[in-house]
Amino acid sequence: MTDRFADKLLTWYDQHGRHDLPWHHDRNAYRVWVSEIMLQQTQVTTVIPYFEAFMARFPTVHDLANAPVDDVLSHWSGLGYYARARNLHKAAQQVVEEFDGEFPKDQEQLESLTGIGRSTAAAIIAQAFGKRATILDGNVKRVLARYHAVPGWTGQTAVLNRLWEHAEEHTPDERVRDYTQAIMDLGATVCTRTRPDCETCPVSGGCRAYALGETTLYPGSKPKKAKPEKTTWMVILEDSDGRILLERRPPSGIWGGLWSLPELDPAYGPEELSEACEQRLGMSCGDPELVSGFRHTFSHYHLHIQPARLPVTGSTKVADTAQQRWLHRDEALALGLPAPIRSLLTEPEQAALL
DNA sequence: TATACGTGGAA
DNA sequence: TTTCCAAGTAT
Repeated sequence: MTDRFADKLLTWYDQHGRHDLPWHHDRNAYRVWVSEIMLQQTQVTTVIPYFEAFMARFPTVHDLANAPVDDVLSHWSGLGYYARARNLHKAAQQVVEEFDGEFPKDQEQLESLTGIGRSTAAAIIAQAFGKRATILDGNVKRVLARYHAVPGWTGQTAVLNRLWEHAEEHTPDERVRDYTQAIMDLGATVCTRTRPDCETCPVSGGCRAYALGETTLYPGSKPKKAKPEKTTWMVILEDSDGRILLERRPPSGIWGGLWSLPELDPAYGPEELSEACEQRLGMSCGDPELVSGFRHTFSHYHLHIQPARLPVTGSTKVADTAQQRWLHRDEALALGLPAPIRSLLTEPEQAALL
């Protein structure tokens, strides 16, 4: 049941939509799926180079399922939300084992795959299979909150439910693939967060927020909370050959499963770092040299990263393990490192005064 | 239901 | 400089 909203949007899309994104080529469920996961909370321009490199390395779901998880994480390095990469790898194995390598076309079965929720499942159904399904991502939320003047923050269940209802109402039976792309394109290029271009908008005629002259009131803003401040030590343990120690982070939590510098409890004073490192390594370490630290802001807290360099005086006889590796810097950078740690190892560390 | 989870661009 | 938030999901 195609309503006026969808018709106007589709007409606009034919002329002004984005028809040439990388995942629009050689379209199949695997490529659509990977693009949808990468695009979660991540802008198109950020995703494009990652998508190209990922597809070159993992052309099919079988390549992904058979790859070491470290390869997947290294291709995700810098993209953020690393649980997406771990889930993607796991879901690829689910597709191979439970669905014989073919993506299911059923919404419920798609949602049974790790990392695929309601909206992503619908996006795959519409984009890859051309079947009717309703998405509700950040773009659609903003467009519909304005079009129907739905008050409140979209994080509230009641608001979200209303938006899902509106999204379902507008979803057409024909051209669903184009429609889903169209409404996202409208949100990304016309009905933008700030300064929406309502003069260009194909559906401004029916837009309640536009009629009220209050487009920027919708959707309601998120209640703000102060971000906690946290502090941590990151130690650069370097042996006489210029190799540094990398450790794999725990599988869950921030930067889960990524390689990074060893982290020490901020309760240690600078003079206790050597002994703490010796305990962890079983090797003798020299005096720490503090390096200029920096504050890194995450979604919900600030982290003061205080690096310290310590020479390892004995020979580093520790064999490479699943959790620890001694590598030269260029080798370390080939691992899946968190972005701030990557910069720390790339830019020459400056000694800080103590 | 609320919170955890990254990064870079925009304002 | 700081805040906001972008093709959300898992817990």
